Amino acid sequence: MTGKVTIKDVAKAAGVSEATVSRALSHSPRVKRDTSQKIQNIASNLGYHPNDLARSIRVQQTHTLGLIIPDILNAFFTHLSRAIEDAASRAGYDVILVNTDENLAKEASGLNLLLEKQVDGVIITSAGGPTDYAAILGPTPAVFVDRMPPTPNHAPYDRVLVDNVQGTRAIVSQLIAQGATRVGIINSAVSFTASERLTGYQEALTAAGIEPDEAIEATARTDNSNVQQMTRQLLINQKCDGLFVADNTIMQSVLRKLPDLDVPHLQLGGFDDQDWFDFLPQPIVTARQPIAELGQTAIDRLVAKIEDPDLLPEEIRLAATTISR
Amino acid sequence: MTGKVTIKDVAKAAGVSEATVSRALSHSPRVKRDTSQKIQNIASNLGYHPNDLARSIRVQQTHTLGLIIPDILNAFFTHLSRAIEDAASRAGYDVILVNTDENLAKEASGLNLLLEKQVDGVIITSAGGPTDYAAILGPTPAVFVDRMPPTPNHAPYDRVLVDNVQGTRAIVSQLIAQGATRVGIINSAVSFTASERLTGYQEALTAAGIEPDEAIEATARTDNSNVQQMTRQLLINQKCDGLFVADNTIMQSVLRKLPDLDVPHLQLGGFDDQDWFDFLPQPIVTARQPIAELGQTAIDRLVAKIEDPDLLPEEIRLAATTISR
DNA sequence: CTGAAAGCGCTAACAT
DNA sequence: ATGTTAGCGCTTTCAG
Repeated sequence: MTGKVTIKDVAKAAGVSEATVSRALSHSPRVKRDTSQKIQNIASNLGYHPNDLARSIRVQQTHTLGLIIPDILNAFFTHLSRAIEDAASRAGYDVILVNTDENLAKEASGLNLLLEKQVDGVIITSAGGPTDYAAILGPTPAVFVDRMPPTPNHAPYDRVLVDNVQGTRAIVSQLIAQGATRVGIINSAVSFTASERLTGYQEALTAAGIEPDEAIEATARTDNSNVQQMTRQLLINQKCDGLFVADNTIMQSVLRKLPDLDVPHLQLGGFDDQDWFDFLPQPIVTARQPIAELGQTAIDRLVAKIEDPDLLPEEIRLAATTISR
Repeated sequence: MTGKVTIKDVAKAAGVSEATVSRALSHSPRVKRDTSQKIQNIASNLGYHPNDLARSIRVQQTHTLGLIIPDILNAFFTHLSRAIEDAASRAGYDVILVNTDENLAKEASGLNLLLEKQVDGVIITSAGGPTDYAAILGPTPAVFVDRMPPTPNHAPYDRVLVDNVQGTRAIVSQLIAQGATRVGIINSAVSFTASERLTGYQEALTAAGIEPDEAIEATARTDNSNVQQMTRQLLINQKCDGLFVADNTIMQSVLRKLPDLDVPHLQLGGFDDQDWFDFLPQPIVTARQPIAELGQTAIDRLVAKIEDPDLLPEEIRLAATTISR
């Protein structure tokens, strides 16, 4: 913050008042064309950059949004962030990103950071804890994307979510159609995601006349440290010939374990798609999430809410697409 | 920016002056313990969030850094961003990220955006154009990471770079050691990267007593739209039995083409490593970049420069590690 | 068409 | 230990 040259310097150099400089720089029609032109030049020559902080504090708007995600290194969130930034940019907003690593304390402190930076609104991928968002956020608009906290904490906010039940049901049904008779699941540590995807999984089994079996319903730790062992447990000990994996980070651990296991006829499926799945030697069925729409919709809702605080919250579900390889 | 409750509200509610509230909230020892305690409580109950904009404008420091990268979707930059954010966070700085898509205009406007937000310093992955950074940046400290613009534009700034020549030389030498006799290259569209990696490539050939051949030196377009065709050109028409690929985005296109080409004995190598290369059916030799160190070093230098503007710029080279699979 | 002056929320002298 | 005051850089009435 050493951008020494201020509007005052420009005003002095141009022999006009600060007010006129401000008007000229915002292309107000209320200033003569030559004056305006002259001021633009001088400002440019002086290397003047308007101080957006001062401006924001004056107009009570930052045109900046906050985005809270677990981890930009998770490919799903990499894409989601980019989609959100692009959509925000189109709407005239910048975005500040915070990684929480699924850590509730980091999520809360990240939220506070964003509020202190006076963001006009926040997009949250909730870590799913008991956080009282309304208490922290106060009047700041927010929308939950991809996940939401348990009732009643999400009630006042828009939610833009994927249809996890439908997506999972489609994949598991496909695995069964391809011949799997005993399909295990390695579920997510994230409770919202886990419960919806478990429902979809069980629905698919039931629809196929298969009784769900708790012995083959496993849950990954947040750091996935138990996934490889679970993979062995399900595929070898429990003799599953099909496996549904709840997200791409878990999938990566599973793929790492598979070569040790000698299960050439495994029917493998999972939520989240990745480009490089194209290069895998084994077939795989995935649910591709509508990431661009997720981002665009979240921004649309948030901007609408910023412009009209009385807008009533909605829950929007977008469908995932099944991809077979 | 609707965080209505200000320091004035807290002061009023607590029956003290704004100054006292300010002191209490910054844990100044110059305020009585009970008063301080009381103020903290009231502030918390009121849902008060200090306005960081007002604070920054007053103290002339934002504790925020800008980061300019081509594209967060490129896995190398995903990791670099996270490394930089983590290092910045440890040093007490937030970071605002801007994607340029290798577009010079976006880079310039992104820089201006960051300067208007009064960042204390900037980390830049240069698109490599003729941008006059000194003219835009003024007195704001900056460091170039991963790439730098041509002389003399980079001179006043620190540069934290990978040793591209060494890294490339090591890979190409390894391909030759593994039996390749005619190694082609598909180079990057980024001129800085391209010229250094070409040098390393040619050095490895020469060291092995092989004459470089321009007919097998190709360059990808920024969007990689010509890579698949070049892959065929080099591997089929030019009968290369080895191929060096300058970055991970190009590699992805090459991998997509390989199955069409029936070249089972190809010796394949490339810059940038990816976790999922573990799952590829064919062997591959890569240079793993020291991303965490790159980020940490860049932050260290930038923070040092912020604290001491007179610090002389340095160019730092970090070695890449060769990984054979 | 332009200027003077007030004030956004905060901190840092300078009082007391 | 606390209060008063000025001012960071900007926009925006209100005057002229």
